[in-house]
Parts: sequence; C-alpha cells; structure tokens
Amino acid sequence: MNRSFSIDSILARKPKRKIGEDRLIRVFLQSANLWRRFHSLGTEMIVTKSGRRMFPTLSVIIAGLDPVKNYVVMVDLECIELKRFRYSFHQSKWISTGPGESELPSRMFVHSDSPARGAHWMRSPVSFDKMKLTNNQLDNNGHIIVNSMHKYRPRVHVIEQDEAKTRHTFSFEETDFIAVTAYQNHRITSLKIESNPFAKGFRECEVQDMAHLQVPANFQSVLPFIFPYFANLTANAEQ
Amino acid sequence: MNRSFSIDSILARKPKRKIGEDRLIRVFLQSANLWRRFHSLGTEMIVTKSGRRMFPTLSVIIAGLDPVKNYVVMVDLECIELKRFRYSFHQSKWISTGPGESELPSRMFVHSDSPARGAHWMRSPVSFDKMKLTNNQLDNNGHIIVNSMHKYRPRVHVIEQDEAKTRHTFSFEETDFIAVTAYQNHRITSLKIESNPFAKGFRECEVQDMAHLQVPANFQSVLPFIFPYFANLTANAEQ
DNA sequence: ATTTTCGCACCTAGGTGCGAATCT
DNA sequence: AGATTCGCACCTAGGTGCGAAAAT
Repeated sequence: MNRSFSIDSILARKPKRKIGEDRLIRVFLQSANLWRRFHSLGTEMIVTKSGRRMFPTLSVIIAGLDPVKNYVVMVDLECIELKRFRYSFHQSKWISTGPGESELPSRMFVHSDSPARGAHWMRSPVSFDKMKLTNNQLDNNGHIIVNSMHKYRPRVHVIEQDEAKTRHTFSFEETDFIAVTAYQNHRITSLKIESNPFAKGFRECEVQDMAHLQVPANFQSVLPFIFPYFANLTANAEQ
Repeated sequence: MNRSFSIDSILARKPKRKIGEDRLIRVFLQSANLWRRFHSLGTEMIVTKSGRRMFPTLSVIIAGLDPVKNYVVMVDLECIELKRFRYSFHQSKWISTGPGESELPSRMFVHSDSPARGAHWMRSPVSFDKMKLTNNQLDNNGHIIVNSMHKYRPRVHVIEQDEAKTRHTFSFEETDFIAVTAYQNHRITSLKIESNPFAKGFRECEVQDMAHLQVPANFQSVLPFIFPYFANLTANAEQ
C-alpha cells in the first residue's frame, strides 16, 4: 500500500541529526570489581601533605564522543556528606561526628592529554593515576585538596571544546571514599596490601620450607663483603 | 632640516607588521656545554632493538612564539653524511667506508605536549628525553629508526597550527652523533658514565678508608638471616 | 673480524604501609 | 585520645654499560 504525506507534515519533521550532534556520551568505570571490593568495606584513601595517589586508580572507558572534535577531560571530588566522620574501632564502622568543614569548590585535575580529539580519548582507557590527594590547604603543586575524615565521590567531566563548552559529568557510587591520614579499618589496609603492587613488601608470603637450606660452601669467601655492611649499620646506630 | 616624501615612496613602503606576524622564532640548545664535550670526542649514541634514549638529552629553550597561537613541536634525525662509518681503534678515529644505506625519511618524534600554545612552549625548556632510537626497521613502538654506523643531526621543528602550517626548523652542530650498537671510542664511554646519572653504577668511586670497619657485636645474631639468602644463591647456581 | 644481541648488576625515581614521634 | 607527620624498608618501573654469546 502506498502512503502519502502532506507537505505540512514533512516540513514539521525534525531535521535529520547532523553528525556529531546529540551524541550520547558514555563513561564506564575500569576495575569496577576491585572498586566494589573496597566499597563493600568502606573505601579509605590516604592523604598526605606532599600528595598521595588514589588506589584503586580512577580509570574510565569513554564512548560516544565525536572522533574529530576536541575535548578536555578532568576529575574533581564532590564532598558527598557535609559531615565529619570518625572510625569506631569498637563497632568496626564509621560514625558521623557533627557537621564537617565548609567545603570550597574542589580543584580540578585536568588529564594531561587535554585537549585531545574524541578519537584519542576513546582509543584506550583514560587513567587518572597521576592525580594526587593532599590535606595541605596551601598546596601549590596542583594536587586535589581534601579534608581528612570527610567523604568524597570523584566526578569525571568531559568538556566539548567548541563555543558552547558543553560539560558532561559522570560519577560512580563504587568510588566513594573517606579521606584519612592513616588507615582506620584494618581490612582496608589488608586489601590495599593485597592488591596494590607498590605495597607488595607488606604481603605475608607463604612460608617456604627452609629445611633444605644450608650454608653455602663458599660462605667464608663471601664474608668479607658482608662485614663492611654490618659495620656500617653499627656505626650509624651509634651516631 | 625638513624631509619630504613623495606619495609614491610612501605607498611603496611595506605595511607595518601586524602583531603575531613575521615573528622571529628562536631556539636555543640546553646543556650546550655537555653536548660540546661529547662533540669534541665524536658523539656516539647507543641504538637498540627495543629503543634507547639519547644522552645527553636533546632539550631546547624556545622564544619568539605567539603566546596564544597553537604549535606542534617535533624532532627528527637528518642523516648528514650518506656514508657508513667504522671506528679505527688504531688511529682512534672514525673513518668512512663507502656509501651508506639509502635513507628513508626519518620518523618524527612529536613532543607529547603538542599541540600547545606558544606561552606553554616558552614557559620552560622543552625536553625530548622520552625520544628513543632503534635499529629495528620494523619497529612499531613509534621510536626513531636509524642505521647503525651512520651519522645524524637532530632537527627541531616548530609548526604553527593555522591554515599555513608554517614550519620552522632548527638544528645544532653540537648534537651530531654516530649511531652505534656498542660504544667504539672509550672516551665517549667514560664521559657517558661520568655524566649520566643512570650509569652511576660504573663510576670509579674514590676508595674509602675501611680501616675503621669492624665486625659488629651482634653479627652472630644476624647470621641466621643471611644463611637462607646464600643458600638460595647456591641452589640457583646448581640448577 | 666486525657488529649485534641479550641477560645482568647497578643505578634513578618514586609509590607503599609501618611505627615512633609529634601535634591538637 | 585521636589525628597527623616523618623517616624508613621494601617495593615497582625502567634507564645504564658490561661482557659473553651470537649473528653476519
């Protein structure tokens, strides 16, 4: 059957979308499983004067950008509960202790690839591993300033570099964390040690069977190389 | 005395320069003294399959850019003598041995800050320390491909990101080098070891006076911690 | 005979939590 | 008492030339 359309109805149609218009930008969290393991325990992030990385690292996969348009990608921290927290070792949980610090707008961590075309951002996961948190309110190293014992949620911002500078913002509940100067929940400590390669030194290795170990035949010839080392240790200890 | 000008002579004058036009871009070599010490001996750069950094690092100070205009900064290598070289240990000098490989156009090392505004490039020295040289003609890590035993001169290119894409190219005689897979001139080796922090392990330290060193009092108590280590070494050696 | 490759010990540079000391 | 700081040992990650072995 043939269909006919009135001129009016045709003119009333929305214009076809132009390429690059009304795109649906999507952002997916990387390492979501690891984030969830921390989240279920109550994620803590160490914060220091000189700046400390986050672990897990915030890293996202971005889709739906215009490959040839330029974008700036950045992260900031939203203080998601305006109160101060304290960890009750007794109850093994965080309890709020009154209103928190008045929160200034968070600094932005601009990803160093910015600005770059959509094709670049979508080619591979975008990692914010260089981002550091500090509790130094006077920091001038460009680190993100937070208040210890407060709760934050990272936000990823994708800004189109045209006249409109349209901003798209994404965040993930799994990445909530409380800023601390020292870990409170020892389960968090354990999970960090277990999963962060840089903390491998604190992992409890499986105890090896050392029954077969013997003093090597050449041990005597090796001793002279050891003496200065220990002598040095002693000398230092005496200072 | 009054001077008069004919209408014609006034019309024949060049128009006044507009801001941002006909700028005199200048590029200065960093660490020029170090480069000259190598150059006077005949600089050699190690080249490997997996890629090797240059030392000294090519680093330049850029001046005369338009602060708000965008530029791309890149480096390539010009093969400056189309012949193959050989080091005569006898005469302690490089001698040419016939025509070299036919040289394909060099790959470009694009500085990772590109594109950026003139203000950014002029703010601090622009270092190409991430650039790596390879002799693998099939390299797909984006390293700069060179022929061993050939002579090169790095070129710095500054490209204006406008319609014209004007390219300005700079190079420095002090940065000439011969690509090698192993150092030929032992004076070059010595100067590399002396000046490259990563080669500190090969420096001849001043021999310390160890007369004061003695076996520490607690040496016996420490021994158990050493035994497994050496036993391990021996076990490995026997495998 | 000359040139290249490869594993290695030894570095630089910097990211971990620990625990004693200190601050508030 | 709770929160923070700081030096430290122990890691990751990767840039050095060495020297034996291999390739050409």
